[in-house]
Amino acid sequence: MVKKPASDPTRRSEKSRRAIYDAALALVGEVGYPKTTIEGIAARAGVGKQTIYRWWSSKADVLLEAFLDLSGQTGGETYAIPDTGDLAADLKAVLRATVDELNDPRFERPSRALAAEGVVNEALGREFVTKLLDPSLRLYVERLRAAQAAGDVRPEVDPRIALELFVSPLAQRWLQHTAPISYEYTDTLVDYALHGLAPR
Amino acid sequence: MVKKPASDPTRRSEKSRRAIYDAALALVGEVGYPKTTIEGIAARAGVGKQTIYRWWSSKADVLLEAFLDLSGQTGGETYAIPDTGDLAADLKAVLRATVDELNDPRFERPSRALAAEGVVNEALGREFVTKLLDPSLRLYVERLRAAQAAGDVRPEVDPRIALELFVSPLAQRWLQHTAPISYEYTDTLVDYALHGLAPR
Amino acid sequence: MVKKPASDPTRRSEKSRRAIYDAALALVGEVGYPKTTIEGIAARAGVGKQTIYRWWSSKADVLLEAFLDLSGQTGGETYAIPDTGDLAADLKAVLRATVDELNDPRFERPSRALAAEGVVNEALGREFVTKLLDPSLRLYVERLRAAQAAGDVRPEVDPRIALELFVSPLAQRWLQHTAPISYEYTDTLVDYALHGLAPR
Amino acid sequence: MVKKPASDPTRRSEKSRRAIYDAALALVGEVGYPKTTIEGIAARAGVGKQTIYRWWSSKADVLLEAFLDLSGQTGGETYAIPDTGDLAADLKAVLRATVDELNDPRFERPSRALAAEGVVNEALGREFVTKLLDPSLRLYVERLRAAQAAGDVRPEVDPRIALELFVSPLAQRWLQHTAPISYEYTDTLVDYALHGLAPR
DNA sequence: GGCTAATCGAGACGGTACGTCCTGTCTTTGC
DNA sequence: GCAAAGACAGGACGTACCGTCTCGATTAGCC
Repeated sequence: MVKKPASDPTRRSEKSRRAIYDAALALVGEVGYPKTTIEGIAARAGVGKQTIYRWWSSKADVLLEAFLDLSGQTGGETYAIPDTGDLAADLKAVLRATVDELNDPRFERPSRALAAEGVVNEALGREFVTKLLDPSLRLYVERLRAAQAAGDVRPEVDPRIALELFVSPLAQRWLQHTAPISYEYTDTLVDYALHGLAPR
Repeated sequence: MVKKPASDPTRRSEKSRRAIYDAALALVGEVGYPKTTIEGIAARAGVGKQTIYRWWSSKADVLLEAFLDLSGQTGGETYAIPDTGDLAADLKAVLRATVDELNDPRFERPSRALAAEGVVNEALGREFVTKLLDPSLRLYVERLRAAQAAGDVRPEVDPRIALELFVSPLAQRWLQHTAPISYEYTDTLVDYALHGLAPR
Repeated sequence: MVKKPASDPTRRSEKSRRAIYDAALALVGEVGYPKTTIEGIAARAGVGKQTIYRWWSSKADVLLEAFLDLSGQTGGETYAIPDTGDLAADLKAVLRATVDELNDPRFERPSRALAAEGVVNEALGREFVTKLLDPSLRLYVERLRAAQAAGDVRPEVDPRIALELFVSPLAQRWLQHTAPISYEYTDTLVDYALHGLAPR
Repeated sequence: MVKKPASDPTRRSEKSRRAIYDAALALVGEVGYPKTTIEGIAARAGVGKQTIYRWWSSKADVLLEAFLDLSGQTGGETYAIPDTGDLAADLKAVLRATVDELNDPRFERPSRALAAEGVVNEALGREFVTKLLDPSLRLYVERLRAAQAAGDVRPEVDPRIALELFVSPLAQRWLQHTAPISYEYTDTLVDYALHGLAPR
């Protein structure tokens, strides 16, 4: 998130920032990302355009921070994945929650907007990954490590790659509309990933 | 690919269509998708703007058809995945080829542009999936079915889901810049997917 | 009215010509001259654009001919100014009729459109004058010559100029909206013109 | 001159206004009114199109103000008609000057353009008359009143109408290209107007 | 009465300009 | 002494017409 270096951040108006976040998220939700304009955000926030240009470098940048802020308040602490001892059950539970979140219209439009921008704009994409995606994935890494310690996952498996076996399919179906997502589907993913496709 | 229903397609100028495809792909490659404009495509193609608006409904639509056309000539027939009897080896070979293709700059910019647009524009996304993604994925389905017949994959596994275990992680890494992609990585994916994470 | 030289006029469709005249006059009356387009005329007349371009060289040209045609059927023969022996009365009567005509909405829009085009487009202006204005003015010349023969107008007066003393003021008021026109006004013009401004 | 009501005129850029006036007059002079476009004016003036649309409602409006501005600087004060005691001589002198002005190519194109627009666009026509024509005509009214006081014009004559006897014919010949204009012609007009057509 | 050539309706084409919207910068003004 | 308000140069949008150019399908009128 390329910050404009000038401008003294201590003088910054907190009220304006909040208004801008709210306006940005509301507009993306209402009219979609491409029709959301900086002028529109400024007008809706009751703010001068310059106030936006002073602190952010692009529309995507505003939206990313707004979304970060939103996640900060809501999902907030990104608590850990439960560890009941049953790895499959734990993963299935978390993925089911993810399915619900992905279908929540409150998050869908801004999430898609940011994801799409990140596909094409590598800098923003990396920011998105670092700030939002990686912290969530790290939880899976931790749970998988615990499973390795418990002997439920082969020790030589790399957890960072392993988690992609069930997370990425879900992500891709949602992102690219390749197929519908359901609890049944994510349950299946977990089973396949844990036990593999080849006969035992 | 929402067709403008009016306009008689038999009167259409083939020369203009080709010029528009070429211009669109060239511009996306040179300046990126957001800076590619319909005016720019028209100017570069030596065509009136109306000729674009007459046959396509949006910039994304032009690019999708241009890309489809390109795939049609190039990759063309979308031949099958080899079947040497060694499933893991076959899959690894194909995924390595995919890694190369994803890194080919000739395809990268337009592919990303279309994928990004598809994330946010469901209609175009579905078109993209139907016309470009599904045909490729079907090849994996076929290979996996052959493997089931040969006893290399458990019979109750759904091949359409199974293929996602190794395809989606690669797709997500590329799309979202979550991590670099390499032959080693895709080889690992195939191994994990075939044998699972749990100890045997 | 520069005719396109090619094209055999004997093969010409009379029906199309009529339809084009009607459409042109109707459109100018309804939406005004600037918003009347050749495409609009063609569409309204149920005619291909080329049929207009084949026979006329411009929108103004179409309208001029349409108007000529209209005048031909209506006012038609351009009969002479009456000669009751009372010059002043005869002129007043004709000018009063002219006032009525200028206020007739059926003629006003196309007349203004043509006059305006003629101001700026000398070729069309001359055509307009030759075909429409001069024939009318010649009637005044004849009546004034008769008056000279009767001793009611000084013999050395040039009738072509003399008529302008009462005709041009009316024309200018109408054309340029400089002031309203009325019977009283034209009567006054005739009186002033015949007897002059200086005391006798 | 329909003003766009919004927009605060105190913030207006004087430099842009001048550049727009200059560009508009130059273009009308060079390529004629119909081929003068708002885009062309903006480009030549080094100005965004919006800056024109913000302050004027049409091409005619721009040109009218530009012309008004030009008249303001040039003819400026519109001094009075001389009063040498010889009414005929004074009028002839002024009309000869008018003939020269009407033939000055510097004024001709924009004047015709405005006059033509005024024929067809009543609002603009009235603006044109009020701002440009009436002030000039008022000078004739004053001179004629002085002549009435001196006993050179009959007291019951309405000067506003009287002046049209020699001004309107000249105007019409120029506007409608009905006949050439010359010193001899305007001299004749004055003689006819002052002494009438009827024998004394 | 059939042939053939021009005219017809239709409308795609390369273009130009429209009037609107937004960008990112710069300036003014009111709180 | 900021920050809202918004004017500015620039440029793309999507639309409307321009005048030219094919297309078949009539429709003449000369053989």
